[in-house]
Amino acid sequence: MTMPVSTEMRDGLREHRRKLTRPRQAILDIIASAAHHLTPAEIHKLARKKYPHLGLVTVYRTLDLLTEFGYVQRVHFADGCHSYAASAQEHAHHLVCSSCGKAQAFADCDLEPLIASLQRKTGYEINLHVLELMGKCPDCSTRAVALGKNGKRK
Amino acid sequence: MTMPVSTEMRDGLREHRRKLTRPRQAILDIIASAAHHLTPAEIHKLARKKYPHLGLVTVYRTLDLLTEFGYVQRVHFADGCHSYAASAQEHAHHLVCSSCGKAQAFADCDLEPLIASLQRKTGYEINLHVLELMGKCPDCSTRAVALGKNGKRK
DNA sequence: ATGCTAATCGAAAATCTTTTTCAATTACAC
DNA sequence: GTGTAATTGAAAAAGATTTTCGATTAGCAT
Ligand SMILES: [Mn+2]
Ligand SMILES: [Mn+2]
Ligand SMILES: [Zn+2]
Ligand SMILES: [Zn+2]
Repeated sequence: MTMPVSTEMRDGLREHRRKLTRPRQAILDIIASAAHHLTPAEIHKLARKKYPHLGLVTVYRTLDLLTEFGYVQRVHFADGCHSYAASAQEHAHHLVCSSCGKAQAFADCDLEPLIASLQRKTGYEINLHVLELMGKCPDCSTRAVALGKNGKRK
Repeated sequence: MTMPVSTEMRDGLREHRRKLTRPRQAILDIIASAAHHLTPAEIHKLARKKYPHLGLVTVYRTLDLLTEFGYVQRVHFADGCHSYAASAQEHAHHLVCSSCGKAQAFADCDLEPLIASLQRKTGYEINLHVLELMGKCPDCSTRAVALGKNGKRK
């Protein structure tokens, strides 16, 4: 009933008028058949077994493409980040403006029900969570309307 | 009523029997008085105004320390990550084992109430969120009990 | 005060990760 | 087949973070 993941990704490329090259096929196969989430370097290493000539640059480019189209997803770690803030309270999360970078902290994440339910279902002992929200702050929203723009930062 | 943030951090260092050096004071002052979250490089640049000799290495080391003690918090971005997984569904999050790295996806994050409430309170137009849970998977929990261990990966 | 010592520092080099450049190659629409 | 824009990989650049190691220093014990 369900279409193979790799087939879906291939069709996705075609739909977006992108070429289905041998390097990309090798990468697609690895991601589609992987049991775990993989880093670009890991994907490169594995995909090279099928297509030894494959460059790491192509892995990065293909991952960007697949992420953009939604066929691949980033998995975040607690320490895969690059910015720090003084903790006002014990526990806090942030709402970061995707346009100007301004952030606002909040503490009431209320994830306990979700966490309890997942612990029950999966048997994991959950002891940490990363929750960050992104969007346009009021200032940037206003400015965007005024300029008729909708650009992202960077 | 509330104690200044920098004082808290200083006391924290003392409590943990760490030295309160001039380089650390400079870093503490910057973080405590910052309105935004700052990258290590930004903190370095700013703190150098107070203590020009300051090395970037010390910034990294101090941030590790303060994070460990809970006086500083990481702020995550949507793209500050290094691992990818094929998306099974449109929307998904992950439960990652902090010991072996094994991950499990889930989709029912149910953040709408929180998001709606924050949009109302802050005026942000929230359009993206990062939610990842970390903990020990059943296998690793069992193994830990068997070995009487409690170590983290890496 | 003075000395002791473990903690800490910073420069430099080593490691990694990711991006940019650019000339050569290739998928694929016609 | 041919033409052309998309794609590729080597190499270099750019960035971020960690390791090394000899010099310095905070904080405690005389
Ligand atoms: Mn929370
Ligand atoms: Mn979600
Ligand atoms: Zn903004
Ligand atoms: Zn595990």
